[in-house]
Amino acid sequence: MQNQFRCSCPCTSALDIVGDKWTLVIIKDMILLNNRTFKDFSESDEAIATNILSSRLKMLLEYEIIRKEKLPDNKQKNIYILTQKGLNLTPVIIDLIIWSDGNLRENHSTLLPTAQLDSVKNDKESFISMLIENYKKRNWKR
Amino acid sequence: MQNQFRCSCPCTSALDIVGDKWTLVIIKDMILLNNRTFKDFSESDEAIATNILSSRLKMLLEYEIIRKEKLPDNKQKNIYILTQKGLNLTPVIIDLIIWSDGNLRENHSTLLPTAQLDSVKNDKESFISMLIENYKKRNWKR
DNA sequence: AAAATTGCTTGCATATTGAAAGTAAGTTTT
DNA sequence: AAAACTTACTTTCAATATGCAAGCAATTTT
Repeated sequence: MQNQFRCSCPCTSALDIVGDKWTLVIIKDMILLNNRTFKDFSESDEAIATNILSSRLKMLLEYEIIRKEKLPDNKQKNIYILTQKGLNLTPVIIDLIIWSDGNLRENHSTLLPTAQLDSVKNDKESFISMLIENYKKRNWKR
Repeated sequence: MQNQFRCSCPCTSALDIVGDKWTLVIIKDMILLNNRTFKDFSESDEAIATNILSSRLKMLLEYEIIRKEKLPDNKQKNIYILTQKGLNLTPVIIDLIIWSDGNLRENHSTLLPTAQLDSVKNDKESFISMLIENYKKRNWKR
């Protein structure tokens, strides 16, 4: 990783890491679809190329946004798990969904409706906490 | 604008538009620094190349995230103004700032502190509304 | 033991980005 | 009214990133 940051603005610096077409898609698929393995990602709707996927997973590991694990009973599969740092991106994902839902329908007629988005908007913070807690229950070992 | 969207997922579709290193930087500089002219953007900290800036402004105009105006007393300057659709991205910008502030300091030692971020976090919705209303007061003609 | 699966890497064509220079129209200065 | 300067771009070209397809080695399943 070479000179990573364009300037000292926090917003721009976040975009130096997650500002591309794929990084947040990968994280979204972890939070919302519980994707965990290389195969899970490479079979996703967005059809990410495996070389791009590979480079993004490496980058996310370097920034400790995800970590890489093995299950005790399988030496082949790698399991990618979001760290707290990665889970802290949940609000960004949710606000992107809300923005699309409310602003992109005229551009994208087949955009999927998001179930119960109104109730999510009414208490965004709790919804985000719930997503994070559920993710941890499913994926973090204690 | 060719085939614009990878799939029908709202999150991915938002990233098909704002998922790059520059688009949200431009919008951030409009909301937080009140950038309005081509020159304002090309002189920003991030030093965007003018060809990229030009292509992004065109794209944002096509999606009606911004509009282009003239001041009555100047035929040279173009003034770029966020529409409601563009202003609706404010939550995403704020989330990115909060994420950087809380999670990126170990990677980026000169990251700027954001004034009163604690109070922003305590009432994010009002802070966002305030930013949007202030922007409109400054830039929307009535 | 053979076949299939998983997690990648490699090669190559195409697209995007980035730096620098150029240009045309409008505005300011002299 | 000319000259100088400013603004808003476009163009050129090199460097980098993306995308597709194929390849491959280490498991795991049949």
